[in-house]
Parts: sequence; C-alpha cells; structure tokens
Amino acid sequence: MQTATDERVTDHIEADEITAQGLLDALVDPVRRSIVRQLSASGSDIACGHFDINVSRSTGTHHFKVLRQAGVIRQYYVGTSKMNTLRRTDLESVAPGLIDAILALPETARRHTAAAPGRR
Amino acid sequence: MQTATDERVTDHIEADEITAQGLLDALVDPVRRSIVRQLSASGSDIACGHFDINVSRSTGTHHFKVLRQAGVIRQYYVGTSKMNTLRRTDLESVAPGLIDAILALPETARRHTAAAPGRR
DNA sequence: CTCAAAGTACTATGGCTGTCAAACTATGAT
DNA sequence: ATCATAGTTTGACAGCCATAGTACTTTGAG
Repeated sequence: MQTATDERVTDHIEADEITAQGLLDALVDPVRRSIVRQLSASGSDIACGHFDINVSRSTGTHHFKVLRQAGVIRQYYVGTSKMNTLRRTDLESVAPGLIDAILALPETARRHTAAAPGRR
Repeated sequence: MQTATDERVTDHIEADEITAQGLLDALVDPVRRSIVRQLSASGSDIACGHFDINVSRSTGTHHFKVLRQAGVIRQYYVGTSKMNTLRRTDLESVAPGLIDAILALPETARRHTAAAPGRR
C-alpha cells in the first residue's frame, strides 16, 4: 500500500531545469506527442498501461522516461500502476504557448485541397 | 542574371502541405533553430553564407534544405547568393503560435555541467 | 503462499541523421 | 579567358534512438 510519500521515486527535474532542447527532443516523437495529447484531452491522470499507443511495453517505458526526464510529465505510483500527470503549469511558465501550439497541430496528413498559392 | 523569374528553382512545398512532424523535425535541430532565430530577428532576408552557424558549408546546405522542404523557409537566388525568407504567414496559418513559442524559448548555452544521468 | 498484473532493466539491432571532405557547378567580376 | 565567390552533390562515417524480446521486480489479490 502506498501513501503520499511513496519512495518508489522517479527522477523528475525542476521546472527551471527544463530546457528548450529537452522539450523539443521529447515532443518531436509522434508516440510521445500522442501520450501528451491523450493526457491533455483526459484532464485527469492516466496509468502507463492505459494509453492508446502501438508499441511494446518496454518501448512505452522508454517514452515515459523521456517525457519525465524532459519535465513534460510527472509520475507517481498507485499500487502497481504508475500514473502520469501533464506538468501544465511548469510547462506554461517555461515555454508559454508551446504545448498548446503543438497540441493544436493536426497530426493527420493534410489533404491537398488545390488552394490558391498564398505567396510570401 | 535573373530576377523574379529565376529558374534555378528549389523544391518548396505549399502551405497546406506543411505537416506537424515535418515542422518539428525541422525545428528540433539547434542549428536550424538558430537559422530561424536569425531570420526572425533580422526582419529581412539573409543569404545562406551570411548566417552565424559553425558548421561546414555542406552541412549548412543540408540544414537549409531541411528547413525549405519542411516549409519553414523559402529560398531564391540573387546572383550567386541564395536568399532565405521565413514563411511567417504560412507558418502562422498552419501552426499558429508555434514559431513564436519556440523562438521565445531560452536557448541555454548548452554547457554540459555533467549532473544529470545515472539515476535509477 | 501463490499467482497475475504492471512496469523496469538490459541487450541487441536497424535505421536515420548530422557531420565533414572533396569534387563539382554556376554566376559575376577582372 | 581566368579567377573568385557561393552553394550543391556525393560518399563516408559515427552516433544516436526508437524498437522489441527476455528476464526480473514489485505489488496486490485470492
């Protein structure tokens, strides 16, 4: 049974240790972006095993680790499950507008709609 | 010498062909981000050879090509010089706020103080 | 105690990519 | 014509990284 002081700690970084390169490295991967997207859409924390990602468990662990070490998510255990929280406030203070801008991007390939060539 | 109809064309993509993955892949590299930063700060077009990047010319060519094919910049020749324009309007229409958010990120002088890895 | 569930650690691998050097092209000036 | 300037192309290489498989650990339930 765990409490608020569960010692199965994970290596989180402080908000002021978040770097531009770390953030972009973390968010450039589509699987990780999908994780962030699901977290953002959910509004509540999600266990690692409950994400809709098409990779093996070990690969999933890898992605969560990258996100955690970049400062994008925070993790904590609840029983055998590891919950994930999007560090919205920290991210907003370090990179205002970045997460929103990235989450707003359409992930599906755009269809060529024969539009006017908007120059410049 | 040619002017507006210089046929030494380069493979630009349309605004609606810009993808999230392509944009992030282009902007995750610090050298390319530096190029975009210099373009944005300048306000006017800059020739490839006039950027402050410390990589070889051939590597520079590679980075400009990635940025161009991702739809981040537009290029055109003026004599032997190849000028670069930031596609602000197109980027803003496809990824509102993204460029601004990324350019606002503090680029740490990447001094490796060796205090991160290891952990379990 | 025993077992299943949830993740992690470790290892290997394949592919991608940033890098440079060298040879090449194209343009403009002398 | 000759030369210098600006950038490209090709080839090679090193390093990183996403991926998966297997074994292992921890936790909670029966």
